Amino acid sequence: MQQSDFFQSVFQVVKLIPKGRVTSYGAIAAYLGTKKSSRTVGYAMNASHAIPGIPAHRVVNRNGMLTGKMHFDTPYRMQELLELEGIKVEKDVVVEFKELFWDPTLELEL
DNA sequence: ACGCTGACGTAAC
DNA sequence: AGTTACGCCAGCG
Repeated sequence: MQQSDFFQSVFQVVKLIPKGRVTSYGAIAAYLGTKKSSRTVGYAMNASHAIPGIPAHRVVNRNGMLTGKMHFDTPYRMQELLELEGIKVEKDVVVEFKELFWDPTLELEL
């Protein structure tokens, strides 16, 4: 807790990601209105480990690559979690990423 | 208090 | 088309 509002907003969106779906840091940043701060979104995910209910494994980069897998308990943890949800991961890249992509600005925006 | 770094993304060369 | 540079925000040395 006590994270900046930016972090909280990021966590909020990540928690809303449906199972079996993925999103990108930039998409979250864009939803928050600061698409240029996509870096900070990823940084927020780094702090998400302290908060339960944050499926950080569902958040990948714009390329669909599991860039943050190394920050998990184990490097394969992220890929395994994704596969458990039905998301196929090959070479650290989400298969059919664009089809599994869940854009908050597209689903949450009014 | 200042500066570098980092789970990204876009623009420029 | 591949590589380099910059912006953004927060944490840490």
